[in-house]
Amino acid sequence: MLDIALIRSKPDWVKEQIDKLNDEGTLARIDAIVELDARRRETRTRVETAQAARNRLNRAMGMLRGNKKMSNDEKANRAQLAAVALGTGDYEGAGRLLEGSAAAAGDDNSDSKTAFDALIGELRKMGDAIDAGFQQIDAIEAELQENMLWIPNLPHASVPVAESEDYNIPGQMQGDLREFDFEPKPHWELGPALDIIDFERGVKLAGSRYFTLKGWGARLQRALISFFLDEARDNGFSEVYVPYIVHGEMLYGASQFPKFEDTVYKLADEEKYLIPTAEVGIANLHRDEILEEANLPLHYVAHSPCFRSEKASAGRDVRGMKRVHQFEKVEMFTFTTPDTSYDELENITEYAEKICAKLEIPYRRLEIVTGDLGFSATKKYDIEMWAPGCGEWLEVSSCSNTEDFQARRAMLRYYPSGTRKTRYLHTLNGSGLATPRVMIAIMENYQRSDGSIVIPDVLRPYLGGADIIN
RNA sequence: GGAGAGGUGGCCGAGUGGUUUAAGGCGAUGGUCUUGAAAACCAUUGUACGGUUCUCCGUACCGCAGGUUCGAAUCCUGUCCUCUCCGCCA
Repeated sequence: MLDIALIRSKPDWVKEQIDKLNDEGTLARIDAIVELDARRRETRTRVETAQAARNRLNRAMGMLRGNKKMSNDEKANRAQLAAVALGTGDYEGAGRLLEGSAAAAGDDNSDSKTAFDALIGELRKMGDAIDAGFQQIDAIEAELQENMLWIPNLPHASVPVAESEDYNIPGQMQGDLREFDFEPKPHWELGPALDIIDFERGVKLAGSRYFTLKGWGARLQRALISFFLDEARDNGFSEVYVPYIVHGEMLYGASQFPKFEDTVYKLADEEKYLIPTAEVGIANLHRDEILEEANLPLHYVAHSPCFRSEKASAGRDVRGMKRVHQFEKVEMFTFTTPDTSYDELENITEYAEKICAKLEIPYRRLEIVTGDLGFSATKKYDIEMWAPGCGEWLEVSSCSNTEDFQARRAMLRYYPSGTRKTRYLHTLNGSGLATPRVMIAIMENYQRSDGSIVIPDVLRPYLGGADIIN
């Protein structure tokens, strides 16, 4: 979520930034937000002032009733006069009468019950108006919040401005392309031939875009997960294990909701959801907490299955296991201070690249342009591996700085050293890495003419020393 | 799943519908004292939003959401969570 104060003070500048994102439809929300924000503050000031008067009068009436030093006649007289004052809108005068700081002139000998009934009647009228005011505020704030939740994060000044993913800027390829003396095959041929991927039985169990792994295929995936976690740990990330089913609020916190609500699987009997990434769990670990700057940054890593309905990608990448409903991923996540978050983005991206290098698969870094930034990132790099079988670059990692965008939603804060004034954290996430596409890249890069696959050196310790799958 | 008990500040823990503007304690921070430390004593002590603009003022928050009332931490309803016992289970 953006800072409402930023929108309030520089609405036109915010619109210019959003315009770079090629995100149609949200510009109009900025005008709505500015208007709602003004109305909200005006209404809140008015209603809260009335509420302050009401609180004072209620308290004063209670104290008057319980005052043992005052005669019943004087109490009744004061209540009666206060009721009259309230009828004319004189809260201050009524307050002083009830608190005893104003003399109760005259003595009309009112009956005690009648006097207090009149006073209570006036207070009730006041209360009704205030309740209506608070309802108005609730309605305005709900509408404001709804609009705010749909506004994407703004791009960092260093992000190249371009309208779509077609203009993302690829970096230099790292590593060497394999030279094949045969036509390299795609993984959807290699896998079934070696009987390590079984697409048909995945479909039988759960439908299209599901797959099963068998034998060395299943072991290879498990080896990758362990390798990724160990690498992250060596880079200073602490491993956590998070629930795969979470409350809806967590998805708002990680900024999946409301925009991507239909990409997430919901449980039938509960208001809970299957996570689309471990990021959801980690991002909310410190929800509603206030951390100390001395303990920052915090680096976490978690492995989890990821569940994605892929409704928006119908018809794309249907072949093989490049785009599936369930896959395994290791996710790195960093909580840090605003002044270090861009350094941390470079770090997390370099860690992801280091893993690619260790697997000895050609890869490159893609600098993401404004039109492809997505909803929550201010700056993003993708890491792609080359897959010679299907002849394309596969995104195996995506590393983003969201600055305080998630932090505002999930209330992730810290006390800067030496102060007690809270500030929002900056959060970063990066895959490290996602298994199906890495498996594709391994199979297609390490294949041999006889259809067997060489196991990358770094994975052999995780596979009992085996060096080949055949 | 069944029965019972309970959710109050960073922690513990009081709290008969109205001087509760949440007691008291612990912890933390600052100060006094001390060669230094401890002890003792004094002071301060949450979050969000709004107003003000460097200092205060106001509103809300006692798990969450409703309700009753002039007024709710306190009464009522629902709900979530925790604990104990039983059942089931890896």
